[in-house]
Amino acid sequence: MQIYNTLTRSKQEFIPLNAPHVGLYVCGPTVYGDAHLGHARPAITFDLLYRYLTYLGYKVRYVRNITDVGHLEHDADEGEDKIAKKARLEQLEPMEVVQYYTNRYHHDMELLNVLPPSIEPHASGHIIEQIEFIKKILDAGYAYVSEGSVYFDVEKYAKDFHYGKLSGRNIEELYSETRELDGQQEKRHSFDFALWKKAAPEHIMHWPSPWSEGFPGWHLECSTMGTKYLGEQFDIHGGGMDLMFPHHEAEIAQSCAALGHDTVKYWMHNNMITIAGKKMGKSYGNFITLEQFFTGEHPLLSKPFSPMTIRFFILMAHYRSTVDFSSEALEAAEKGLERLTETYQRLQKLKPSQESTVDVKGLRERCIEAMDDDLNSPIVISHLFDSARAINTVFDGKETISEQDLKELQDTWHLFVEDILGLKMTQASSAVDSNLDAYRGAVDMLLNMRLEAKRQKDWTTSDNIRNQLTALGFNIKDTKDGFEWSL
RNA sequence: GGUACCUUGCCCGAGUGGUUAGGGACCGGUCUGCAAAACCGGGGACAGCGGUUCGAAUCUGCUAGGUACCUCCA
Repeated sequence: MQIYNTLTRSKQEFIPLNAPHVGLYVCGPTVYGDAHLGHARPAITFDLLYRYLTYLGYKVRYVRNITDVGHLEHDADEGEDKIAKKARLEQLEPMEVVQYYTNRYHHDMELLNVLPPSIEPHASGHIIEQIEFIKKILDAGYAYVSEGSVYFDVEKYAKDFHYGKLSGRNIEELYSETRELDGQQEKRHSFDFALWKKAAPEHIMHWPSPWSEGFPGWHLECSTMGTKYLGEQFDIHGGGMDLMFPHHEAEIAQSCAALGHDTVKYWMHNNMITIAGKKMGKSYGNFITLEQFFTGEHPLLSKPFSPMTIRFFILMAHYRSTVDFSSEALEAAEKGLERLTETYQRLQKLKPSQESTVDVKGLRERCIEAMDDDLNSPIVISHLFDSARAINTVFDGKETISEQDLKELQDTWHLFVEDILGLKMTQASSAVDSNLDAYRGAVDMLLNMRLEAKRQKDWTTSDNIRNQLTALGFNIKDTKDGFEWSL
């Protein structure tokens, strides 16, 4: 399988360090607000990767962190911890805020059918490890203590290692790009970043350390937790493109400084979701939360969109391309998904014949080929649509399919649609199965009555049943020898 | 200002130096008591201007427009 590695800016053959084991680390959310569409992108992208690697037979340990400390608000290191700020505003315990948004994040992810990671470490739960990590960097001589805070010495590091190799930045540029230094006198250079930050008196979240009562720097948690759970060297590190610099660059620097070598073999970055051509993000305030999509409560949304529509919409574009959101584009995705879903259901009911008159061979191979090419989900989907045409033709009775071909098609569709793309094709939950059966039986009964009326050319009764069901929100479709319905 | 990237048909969105991506919308047809669905067919495209080439949307140069990162951000 080929993976695009940001480090080399090229596609590379994926070779695990310790096959069949694969270590995958992805930057998770900062839990101080509801997840928006932008958060769904990496979650779904790396869910796809996780699912595909698993399908390939790898034993994947997937670590996705929860950031609940250390992110500073405004003006670099002068600000207030984001979570603390939110807590102050809402009069809540910081950990209460963390728990609240973590729960909501999990709920959204579950709706999107994003599999939970193997380990979901919290930054706040790894303060000790982070302190130990800082000590290593200090011992190696790549950090300095100033006024109770510890800063990473980028200049020193850049003499011994390549600082900027991920983002393509070089230290000379950083010198010239020095911004307003407001209150950053503690640091030797503006581009030095905090490993440990002394807490201001009003700061609620803080922990004891050898240097001060304070909190860890933002970039540190990923270095610490990544190496803790996946080892000093692991296979893949993922995240949004906007994290490339400074976050991931700093992470590389910290790990190299502490351990003397790189930790990550493949860096993968998903592109942004845009809205009217502009990045959807917190800073622009132009984001739409996932819940708003699900309820349709947002001025830019024409209607509610199901989680699977959102998932499909994201999978219809390659993960390294920007994807421009619009209600219109979502509606198109919704219709496409509907078509796919209907075809999937028909495929389950198809009757095999002696031989196939349609060519359905090679679907699995083509889909695998697309996935092997840096997770090209749009191509997989296009193959499925091609296949859908053949399936529908058989369904219409215009062509036939052999039992063997049918089985292969059913298996392949199940594999790619449900297992790999992660598109849920049925909403039935087992808890209400008996209720559902009764209700389905009732609708079937009505439609069978309609069928009988049709047979007797009693169009009045027939149309009456259909119209009333339609008014209730049912979708009735006549087929060759019966009917189909959906809500 | 620095760095990187993008510009594909009405819309979304893939892709390769030479042959139809796919989806949505639209138009025509088949099927059907009607409707819906499905199937078949259709039109239209590679920002602009040069260069390399037998041939470029695909490589290269310039121009125009846009975006991202450089600060919290998925």
